[in-house]
Amino acid sequence: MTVRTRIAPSPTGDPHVGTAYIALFNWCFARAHGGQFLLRIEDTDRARSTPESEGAIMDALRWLGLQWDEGPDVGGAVGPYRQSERSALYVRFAEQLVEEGKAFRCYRTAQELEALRVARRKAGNSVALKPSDLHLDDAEVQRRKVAGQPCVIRMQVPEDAGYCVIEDMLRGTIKLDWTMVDAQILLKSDGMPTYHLANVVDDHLMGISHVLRGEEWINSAPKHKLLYEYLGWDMPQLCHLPLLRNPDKSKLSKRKNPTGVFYYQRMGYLPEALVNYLGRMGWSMPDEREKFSLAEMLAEFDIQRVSLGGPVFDVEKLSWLNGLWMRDSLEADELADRLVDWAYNRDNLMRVLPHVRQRMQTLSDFAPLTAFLVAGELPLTESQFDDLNQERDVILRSLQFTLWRLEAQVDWTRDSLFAELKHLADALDLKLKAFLAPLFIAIAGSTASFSVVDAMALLGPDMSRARIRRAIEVLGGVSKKAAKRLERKYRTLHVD
RNA sequence: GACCCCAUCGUCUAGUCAGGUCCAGGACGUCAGGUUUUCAUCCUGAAAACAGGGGUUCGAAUCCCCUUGGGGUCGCCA
Repeated sequence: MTVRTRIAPSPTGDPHVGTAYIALFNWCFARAHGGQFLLRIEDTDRARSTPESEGAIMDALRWLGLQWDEGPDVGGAVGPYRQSERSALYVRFAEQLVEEGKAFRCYRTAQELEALRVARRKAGNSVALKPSDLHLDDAEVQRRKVAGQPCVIRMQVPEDAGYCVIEDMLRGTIKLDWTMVDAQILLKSDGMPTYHLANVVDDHLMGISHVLRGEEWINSAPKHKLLYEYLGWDMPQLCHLPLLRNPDKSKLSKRKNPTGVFYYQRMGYLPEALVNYLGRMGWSMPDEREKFSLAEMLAEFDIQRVSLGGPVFDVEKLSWLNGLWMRDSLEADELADRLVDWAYNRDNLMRVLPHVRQRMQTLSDFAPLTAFLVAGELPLTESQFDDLNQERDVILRSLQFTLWRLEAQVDWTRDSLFAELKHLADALDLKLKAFLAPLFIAIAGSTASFSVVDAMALLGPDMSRARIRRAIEVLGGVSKKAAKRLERKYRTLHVD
């Protein structure tokens, strides 16, 4: 049997290091067994998927050296590799399941579903909605159908207690309770499939032999197993990898940490070092060496060497490793090339120049004016904020509100950033200048700089957020209690 | 809360599947020294862990059970 694995990211935002992590193991597993590694774009969430994000994900994986054998850009025998282009397929299988009585149409409204869940929660334990919970009598179904109400297709699931047995390559036998499994939506009312249907259909049609994915999927494995049975297909081998963690051990999230691959690129990490570091998360070389290339990892790869404790993403160790790569594995001329590629290239200069031209009298003014753009962490001190003549609480509030607002920001352009910040300043009844002052220091290290929204646009979301977080820290941070108070106030502003 | 996963130094881990060679080894970080005109690099050293309790066994970090702790899932997101 040919080993075929895939990475199936959803193009809804910045490429995530977790995606790169899972991709790395899929890449290694496929290559180590002489198989293929595919890229499939799961863009079935029409509200959130963007072509920019898709492009960024491909750039990020390629940057790390995780090239795929088949994918939307390189093609392949079992394409298309973008789920939005395969919708007819999912509809067909969903209809087939309905005809065979293995799925059913559901006209329940969002409000009804919510009420049902509340009722179930109140009554007992599991909130999984079963086919019988969702049932409407024929007359009501007819009425809703005629009224043109939207409907979804849901899968039939066992209603009685009992266990579903899943075999995991690393964890062995896992028994999951059928009572926890709900009548999963397979086809959304917009005609697009959910992950569960699309993933089963595509994995089968694309000949995927092994599914290496995050631990977060364990609980939905019974649905997938059932779907394979319904469709009469063999299920691929499952392997659930541990989740990358924040220092507080929770699942790695952008709310607490920079999670974007490009943040690390911007911070000046080498792709060799980042992929090396990811390879050390939950995995080790037989001789325990810390520094290894992708090729070396591949040569020694054995999925059984994955350890299951969720590894904390430790930037300090990544930095040390990156230093090793820069010192030991790059000649001076290679390093020079890296620096040029990284920041000191013509495109980048052209991007930055419009913002600083007017402020320059000599060429030498350029470096100090723009140093903050290529810096990693700014050397901030508390006293820099003293000159603002604002109460510390006011400064912290401005920064915290800005951070919260920016965590929700999707459209990262100067104009929309400006609009959001202006809106916040107005809501707080602060002059824009006063509101922005602390942000200038957080982002550029000084109030004497070019437009802070332009700077944020150039720095990107992760870096901007990281700097604001850092400034809040330098100012002594926001206590849990204070955060609660601020959050209450923030909500009254209605800025989201 | 229910269900599932997990559990070795602060962090990443080796050792666990095939129990003894482990009063637990390496790495990051920390601390103390040394090399270097400073800093960094580099070198040497130190502190630092088998979550707890029961079993099984001549013998348990390793196998079993319970407890505790952490995490995940419970969406017309993936």
